[in-house]
Amino acid sequence: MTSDQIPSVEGAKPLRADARRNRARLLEVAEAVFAERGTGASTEEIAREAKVGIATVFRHFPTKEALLEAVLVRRLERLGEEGRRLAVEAGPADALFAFFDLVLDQSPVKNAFAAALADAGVDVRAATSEAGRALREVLTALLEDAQRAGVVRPDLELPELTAILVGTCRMLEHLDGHPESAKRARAVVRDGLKAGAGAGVGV
Amino acid sequence: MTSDQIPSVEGAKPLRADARRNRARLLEVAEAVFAERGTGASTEEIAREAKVGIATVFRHFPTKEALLEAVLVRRLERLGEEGRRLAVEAGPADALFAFFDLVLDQSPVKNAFAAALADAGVDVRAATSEAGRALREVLTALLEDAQRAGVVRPDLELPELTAILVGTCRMLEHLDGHPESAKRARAVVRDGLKAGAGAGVGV
DNA sequence: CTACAATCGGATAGGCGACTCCGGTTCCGA
DNA sequence: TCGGAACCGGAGTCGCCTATCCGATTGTAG
Repeated sequence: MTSDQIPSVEGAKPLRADARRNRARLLEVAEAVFAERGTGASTEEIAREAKVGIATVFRHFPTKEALLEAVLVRRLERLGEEGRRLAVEAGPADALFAFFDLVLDQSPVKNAFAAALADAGVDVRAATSEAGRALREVLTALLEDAQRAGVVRPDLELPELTAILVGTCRMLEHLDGHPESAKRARAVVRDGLKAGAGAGVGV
Repeated sequence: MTSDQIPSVEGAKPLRADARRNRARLLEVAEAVFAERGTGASTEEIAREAKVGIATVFRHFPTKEALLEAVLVRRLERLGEEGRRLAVEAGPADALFAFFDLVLDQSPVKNAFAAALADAGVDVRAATSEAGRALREVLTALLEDAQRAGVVRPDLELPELTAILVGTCRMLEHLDGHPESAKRARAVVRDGLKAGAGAGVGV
């Protein structure tokens, strides 16, 4: 009552050294475990894999849902960074497709997170608004560049682009172990993105 | 004993009238509930909705997994029938796309079943082999007809076709409530299926 | 109609996973 | 070095869900 010095604005936590290390490792391990065993993996499994007690997990993340959320946000943030990097390194005509390939390569996983959160009743868009907004901005920039370069159908907008990304992830998940089929499936999507409804085809 | 006209080859069950009705209603209700609440819906929920005791559910389907399987098989069977019908009614050049639209329209649901079964460790291909084989045959026929008609890229094969179907379901799930975006997403996939890698574009 | 037998359905076990309690340990300031 | 406080960890609790048992009910044959 007397001393209520709670610096809990949101980031002001002078977390102790070991606590900080454990938190980092938890995120790391959770990402790996969720990727391998699926999002249904138990909290105990993660704790064991991270070599901490189960209480430590719940101390850092009050619910399992919060842990999933944190992992997802981290992944989205990293994707945003990679997207910005690609926007500079690759040309406007290639950056979008390069980003697409990048996402498809490293995330048969991210998909499952979004699905699990949605099942849990979480509004994914709200939960990941910070990282999500940044990622959306990057995607919008990549899309507009590609459209100006004339390599993507001009009527395409952001919502369907993200949906196509997610859906294509699922496609490739389904084709795990069939690389030739996966290659052709990617080609289908890529060509669909290129071919305009009546617009000229780039290739 | 006199009239033992059992039509079933392997499941010789002269099921009683009420039992048969309950079984049918259970399948019906289970399909609806799984569609609405997701495949995580509890067995009790289904029993209540179907107005039967929980024991009745487990009497007809020894595990929850078996129930999911039965519902999925039913759906696949119906899809197979519709596919055969379309193959006759629509021309070879349109049947595949018509079937695609049909599946996409009525199954933001089927997807979840397959995912749930996969999570449960069930080999979906084995579990649904009967209905699955029939459906695969239909799809193959539709695909070959369309390729002969020259409206689908000739390098496309069955595995990626099914994967594209599943992935596109997911896309549209993600675009629920955005009909314009959904329309464009469908157009992207359709154009991708048409445009060959170097082959002439139909439209 | 009567009796038999199969089915029904609520109550009940058994297990699994998310989430807290309390003693022991580790970090940080004086 | 030493004291205190924050953190750690495993045992334990609670609730949910799948799956089973037995009395009540209902369909079917003669």
